[in-house]
Amino acid sequence: MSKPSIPQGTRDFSPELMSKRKFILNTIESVYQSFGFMQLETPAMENLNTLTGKYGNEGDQLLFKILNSGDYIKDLDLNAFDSKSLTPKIAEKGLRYDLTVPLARFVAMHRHEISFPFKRYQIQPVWRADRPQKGRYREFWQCDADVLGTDSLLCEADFIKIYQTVFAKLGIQDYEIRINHRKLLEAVCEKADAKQHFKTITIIIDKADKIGVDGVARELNGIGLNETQVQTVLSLLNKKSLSIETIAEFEQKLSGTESIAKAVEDFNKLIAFCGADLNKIVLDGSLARGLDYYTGCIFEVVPTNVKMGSISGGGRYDNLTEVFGLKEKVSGIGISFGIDRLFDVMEELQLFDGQTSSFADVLFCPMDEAAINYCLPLANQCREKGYKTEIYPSASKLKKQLDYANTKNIKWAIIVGDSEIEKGEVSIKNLVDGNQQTIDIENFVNSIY
RNA sequence: GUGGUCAUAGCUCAGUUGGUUAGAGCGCCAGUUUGUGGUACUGGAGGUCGUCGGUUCGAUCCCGAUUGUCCACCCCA
Repeated sequence: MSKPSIPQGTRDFSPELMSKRKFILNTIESVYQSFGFMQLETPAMENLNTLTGKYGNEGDQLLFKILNSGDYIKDLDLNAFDSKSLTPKIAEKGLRYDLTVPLARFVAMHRHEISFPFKRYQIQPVWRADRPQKGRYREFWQCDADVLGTDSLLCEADFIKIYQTVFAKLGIQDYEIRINHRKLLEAVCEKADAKQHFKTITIIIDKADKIGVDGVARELNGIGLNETQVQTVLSLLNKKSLSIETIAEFEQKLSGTESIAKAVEDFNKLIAFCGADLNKIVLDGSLARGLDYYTGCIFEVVPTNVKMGSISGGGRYDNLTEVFGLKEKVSGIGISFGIDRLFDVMEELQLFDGQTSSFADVLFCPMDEAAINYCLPLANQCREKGYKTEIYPSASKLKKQLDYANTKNIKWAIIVGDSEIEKGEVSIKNLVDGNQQTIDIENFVNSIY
């Protein structure tokens, strides 16, 4: 028997880790709920034809595929296939790659039962056959929220408020909400007279953070843009805080282009909805986001004092359900938190240090077998009062039982032995300050706080 | 998919210029204290040095492969 192990890029979450993860998860979930989002869950596996072709070539290669059951090669002439054409014959299901495509599939399937606008959130793991590295796992959790069936800019404003609320609650202070507009990017390409290179250009400028302005210029040259064109693109890469003035500046620079009007209109509406609260919002001309289903505003959130990729991303898309054959146009907007990266960021910033996780509030410490029976109804009383309560399962030495309470960060130890049982009492010890008192069982629960 | 890094106790890591018995700290178990914890002291368990193969009289150490790790690129949360 070889040493036990888990697959590459996956992790176990110990109780200690889970209590921290739960804190993040619960925070995000409660904020989503406070904005009226409803929960959706979809299966871990989808039909492979639901998934393939939605993420581009790169994405398709990163899909985990599930082998068919039974004798899946019985009727196949293996020599007639190469590994690529064989795959669809022997694997018809795959693990989900994100939560957006399953959402689109769900909406397409249940369009008649859904009333729009449809606001759903979804917190589930996704899988990518990527090579793991810092902040990148093969199994990780996404926390998505999407609004479908409205193109109001109020949604964008809501999501910005959600970002601000979540990060405030988590204690993350140094971050930047980067925002851009697909139409602004289009206008830039139009201005530079390079519309036909739109997709390539977005991919290149998205790397600006990493390779710098010079690097971007070099790569733009590489795809055949001349110096004027490159300069036109570069002139729009700078980051500025989002404001009426910034927008006006862009409008002026890009006047005469087809796409700029829509971007300006959207930004101005968004600013109006956000009111004065434009804190931490940066208009970043270089933000592009690879996924090409985005059509309007796009977001990305990055921590500014930790070296880490984006911890959230999202944007507006015009017609997500189109590929599933839905005739009526369902536009929408969504964001996604990557809680694994959030976790890494918070761990690095030591934001969990303040919290001591306690796995129970009360531990009953029976000194002999008879005491266990005596404790049972008392423990249930504690639970009814809302305390996490357990009874040590054997009459071990007190030291051992108190040690156990310490490691689980339990505040109250309730010691029960012969003398307590005789008098109908319990001894309650506060493990934080060390005080101990013996009181009547009638109202002992009231002594716990 | 490409390039690099590393792999020794449960964890973090020493160490052996190739040689008899591979160490520390933390953690774990027990005792000092047979009903009073978090501190202290004492003792104990736990490793075929990732796996397979090669070189050698002899390999944890050198070489090769393999698996895993971490990091960077591509792409992305």
